[in-house]
Parts: sequence; C-alpha cells; structure tokens
Amino acid sequence: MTAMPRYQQLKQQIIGQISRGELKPRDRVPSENDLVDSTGVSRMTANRALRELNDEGYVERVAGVGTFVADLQSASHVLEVRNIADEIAARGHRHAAIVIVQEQQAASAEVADILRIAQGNAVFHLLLVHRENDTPIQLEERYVVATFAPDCLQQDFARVTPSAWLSSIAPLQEAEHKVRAAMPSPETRRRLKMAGQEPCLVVMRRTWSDGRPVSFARLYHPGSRFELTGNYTPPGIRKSTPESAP
Amino acid sequence: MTAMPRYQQLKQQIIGQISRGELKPRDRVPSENDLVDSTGVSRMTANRALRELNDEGYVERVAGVGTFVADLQSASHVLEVRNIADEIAARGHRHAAIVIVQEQQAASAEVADILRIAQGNAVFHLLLVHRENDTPIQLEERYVVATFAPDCLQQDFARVTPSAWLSSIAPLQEAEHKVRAAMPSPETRRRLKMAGQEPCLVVMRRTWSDGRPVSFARLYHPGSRFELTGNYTPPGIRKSTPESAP
DNA sequence: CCGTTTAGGTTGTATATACAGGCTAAAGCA
DNA sequence: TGCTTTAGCCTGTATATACAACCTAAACGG
Repeated sequence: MTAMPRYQQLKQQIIGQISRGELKPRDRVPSENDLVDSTGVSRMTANRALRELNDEGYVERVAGVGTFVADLQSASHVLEVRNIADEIAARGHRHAAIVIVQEQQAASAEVADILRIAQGNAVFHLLLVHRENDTPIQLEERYVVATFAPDCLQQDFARVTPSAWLSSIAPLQEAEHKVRAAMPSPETRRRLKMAGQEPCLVVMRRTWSDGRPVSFARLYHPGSRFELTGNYTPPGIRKSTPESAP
Repeated sequence: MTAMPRYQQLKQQIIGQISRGELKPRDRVPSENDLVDSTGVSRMTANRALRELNDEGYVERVAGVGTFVADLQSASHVLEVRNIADEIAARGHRHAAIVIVQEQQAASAEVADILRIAQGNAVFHLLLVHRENDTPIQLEERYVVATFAPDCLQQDFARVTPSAWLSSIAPLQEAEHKVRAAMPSPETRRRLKMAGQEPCLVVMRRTWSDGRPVSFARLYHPGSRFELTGNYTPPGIRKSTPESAP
C-alpha cells in the first residue's frame, strides 16, 4: 500500500473526499502550497497530483485563482450509462426482467483478466432478459466482483436491474464501452426471439469504482429492434435542440 | 506560435512524426535523454511530453527499456466527433479514401426530412470508402445541404475527408448519433470486402451548425473489423486507468 | 561453454528553485 | 466616494539534481 507514489496518494485522498461528499462541486480544493504545508511534499508533486486530477476531469483549475471540484459535465455521449428500465419507462412502455442465471462462480481466465482479479476468485454470474411490453429487447450477461457486492445472490433482479443495484452500492465512477455488430449464438437468438439472419448490436460495458473494475456486462440487442442514440455537443456550446433523428 | 509551451511542442513534434509515418508502430521513440541532447530541454520537460503521450495512448513506455510507438490502438471515443483519417493516423496506419459518388441531387423525401429542408432542394451526395492500410474500414454515405457548402463538388475528398472539410467551413456545434447493427446490402458488402454472414455496425450522424442540420451521414463498418469504444464518466469524476476491454 | 555478475541506459518519482502570468483584494490616492 | 496601484496568492512552466527500479547486454569467472 505504501508502494503507491506520493502524487497518487494525494490524488486518492482528494478523490476520496469528493466521493464521500466532503468536497462538493465548486468547492475549493487545497492549493498546491496548502498541500506542501499539510503533507510535506514538494510543490511539483502537489502540482502533478492536481494537474492530473484536472486532466481527468475531477477538478477545474484556474490560473491565479485556485482549484475547484468540477461540477456538471456536459457531454451527453451516445453511450451514456443508462438503466434500461428507466429508458423503457421513459418511452411509456412496460419493463420486465426475467432472471435466467444468478449464481456464484470461480472467475475464468477471460473474466478474471477483464475484472483484474486473480483467476478462480469468486464472481457472480448473472444472465437476464429484459422485455419491453413483453418483447425481448436485451440479453444481459453480467459478472460482478464478489468482494465488491457480497449479497448479490439475495437480490431480486426482476425488480431492480443489476445496473441500478450496483449504483446504489457505490457511486459509479467510470464506465468503458465497446460496441460492435455480431451474429448472435443460436441460444442468444432464441432468448431474444430473433429472426433468421438478424444481427446483434453488442454493448460491452465495464464499470469502475474507486479505480478498480467492479462489473462487466455484455448486452445483446436485436438489430431490428434496437438503436443507440446520443448527442454530442462540443465544450462551450449550449445545445439548441436536436430532436427526432432519422 | 511561440506561445506553445515546450513540452507541448515536443508532443506535437512526435505526434507529427507518427502521423507522417516517419515513426511506425513499435518503433523506438527518442528517449528522454535523447530529447534533452537534441532539443536542449531539461529531462523533466522531456519526461512530461513522453508521459502525456503515453497517457494519451500514442506511445507505450517500459521502465528500463524505452518508449515505443503504440500499435493496436483501440478506436477511441465513438461519439466524439472525430475524423476517421486522424484516428487511423493516430494508430500509425495509412489512411486512404476512394470517392465513388460526388454529385448534386434533389433531396428525396427521406433526406429532406432528416436535413429539415424542402423536398427537391439541392443537396450534395457523397459516397466514399475509407481504407486503413488498404483494408476497407468504413463506407461513408453522406448528404450535405447545398446552401451550406456550395463548393462541395470542387473538393478532393480523397485528400481531406468530408468530416474535416465540413468543420473547416463552420464550427461544428452539435452532432446526433444513432448506432445499430444491420445486415449490409450486397453492394455495401462488396465495397467493404465483407464475408458471407458478417453484419455491419452502422453509425448515423447528423451534424448541426447554427441550429440547423447541415449534413447527414451513414457510416457502415464491417462487424468483424470494427469496434466503437468510449468511456463515460459521471459528473465530477473521471478516468483513472481503463485500458483494454474485451 | 555456460551461468553469474556488473555496467550502463532507461523510465519513474521526488525535491528545490525560479520566473512568468493571471486574478483578487487590500492599500493608497484623488 | 471612487479610481488606481500594488501586494500577495495561485497556477503554469522550466530547470537542475537525485535516487530507485528495471532491463539488457557485455564482461567475467567457473
């Protein structure tokens, strides 16, 4: 633990204060010289910590003024992390989830690599189908680091989606996505009631908390029934109002 | 011009060498001490340049060994509006575009609706194939509002991509995206040299300037050769170290 | 000949120092 | 009072120096 370099320790300390709410958006963060005095590091070390936190979007720095906790980030990305239940509800439709698998496993080599844990460590494996008005719309295959969420097997994921449950446990700090098109396996095709040659849109999502991966999911969507949508607005511009797209 | 700090100049210099192919993936990048000798900066300044290039994924550094041009860069942020040529160049690969169609048309009902103009109004229709090291990677079908960019037919889109050209005309203010999986038409399949049952990842993008749609594009990618990736970070927090995902 | 040690290059971190430039608020002045 | 100046804090950059850790290849010894 002491192996972590000091600028990293500083970053973690400040991130922790933000995560725990001790520092709120727009709050002033200790200045470089404050950190020099309070922690004994040199100013260059404090500078690196704050500069990286700025690059990573945690704080905003203004020359001559100070460093402040960042607030409201704009960028609505296409791949915004959204709860499918909320999304369906927003369309005024009815959401239902059917749990197919909910069990503990030893992590396979692939899953261990993705979640950055040792092979064989305990993970929870979930498989569920989400329906929108009784039509299958998403097959969710998910792995959760067991130590992060020990009571996973007690949850009723037909009521609360894994995504919503995870964010209730700890603040979601990061999500990586990959999106690709692929032909589904016969089993996936069957579970999603897909037609013959229909392709799948596969979203792979890895979520992080406190700098460590906590969960990995593959989300399969029928190509004919699903679209990802999103808007992008460059920094410094207020959106005018894009509405319906093709 | 001299306003750019020296570590930035160093970064630009190295990025330029990568883009122009003078430095190829896995090539050795001048070490910190090399840069000290050749440019006269201090080692800490060289260190900052190389360290940031590493953070940004341009190079990989191995302690005790050296710094090398990164290969296999995972295609970055889907949704950030990026020029595919830059993205390919950033991977150290060679980009080429082949223009198939470049003509003026009367807007069809569908295109007129998307671009919010009257049916029959003039639009430019573009069709081109982008290649990464001679492998087709994207089929771009684009419609541009004629009044927005009257000299579209005079452009050489084999040299400057439509995306880059459009942003040079007026600042891009907004972009909407939709992503879906679909089976390509036989013609698209042929143009992208795709195998039998391979699906397509289709990105649809509508860009706005001054509150009006100016261009609409459908971007077809071979499912087996392309992945969209991106990171999402909730307000106030950002990436600590995501790397490779499945 | 082969295994071990060593020397040298490379990155990673940390510190002390210095100066430039931006911003704010207090001090000074009319 | 109201404007200007100034002092002081803050970030941004740049340099010189130092030590640790890592890796490779050459030198060495059996």
